[in-house]
Amino acid sequence: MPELPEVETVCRTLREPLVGRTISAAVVTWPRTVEPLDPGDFTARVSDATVDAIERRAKLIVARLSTGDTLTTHLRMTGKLLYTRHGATPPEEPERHLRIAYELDNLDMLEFFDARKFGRVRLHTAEEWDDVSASYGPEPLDPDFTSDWLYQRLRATTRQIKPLLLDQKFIAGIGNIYADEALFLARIHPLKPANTISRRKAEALHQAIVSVLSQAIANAGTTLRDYRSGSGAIGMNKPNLNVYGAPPGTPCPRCGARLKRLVVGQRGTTICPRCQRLR
DNA sequence: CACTGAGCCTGCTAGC
DNA sequence: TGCTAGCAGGCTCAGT
Repeated sequence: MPELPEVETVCRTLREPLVGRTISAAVVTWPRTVEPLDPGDFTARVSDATVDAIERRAKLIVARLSTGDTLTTHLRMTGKLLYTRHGATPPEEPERHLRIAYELDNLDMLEFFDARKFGRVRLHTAEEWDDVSASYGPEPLDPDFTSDWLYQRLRATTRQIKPLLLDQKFIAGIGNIYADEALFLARIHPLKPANTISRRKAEALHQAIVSVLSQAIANAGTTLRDYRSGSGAIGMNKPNLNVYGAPPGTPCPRCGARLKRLVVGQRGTTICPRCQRLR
């Protein structure tokens, strides 16, 4: 599941080949991918647009277009945005998973594959994009995400800490993998009400979030099964995971107790019951 | 406000 | 071996 580090890696791998290129044509093969636009409108609005910049906001791959529109791609679970040079071997993806194909002015291709069809590609006007961007919480790797900010915000809500970390309006870019990893490192139980977390623990959580995300970016993301960068490469961060995806009963890498699996906010969650106490 | 559940989807796998 | 039921999960929306 692509989260902040994976999306950041996709942006970094797409930036060099894509910036400065003009989209000469686009084909939408699964209309819901571009909702609420219909495929004809989408195609018309991206055709002949030049990519001025590639940025990341939360889990969105953001392409600034010369038309003033902002093109965003959300990979959700199984989306892949793959760049292929003209004449190079095409991606090893089943053709039936192709949802959008963009042809560029140099005949290179940018293709959006998505097995489960959850991914979304949208076009926003400048004003719309400002609103969308403002609806997200702070970027955890930006300087305005401080431990003091986190502590003050935790104090203001009774919500359980894990669903709170997954709330993109609270903090942008964290998903199931890095929420579990950060809570494990900070030794916080995922069900703990936010307003009962001490200043000390909030500092630990802040540090854990930053280090877990930075490390994953340094390793080009975590590939469990589907994730690929813009060039089709897998991520190398999986060996750094402490708890996510570990079968119940696996020894805790820190204390040796048996890891436990629970469901929090309808999501699979792995914790060490000894390191992460509710009280 | 906090939380729950349904819906969107299909590939994979556990269990028969 | 072959089949099927159920799980996985980010996000949105409706309901309690």
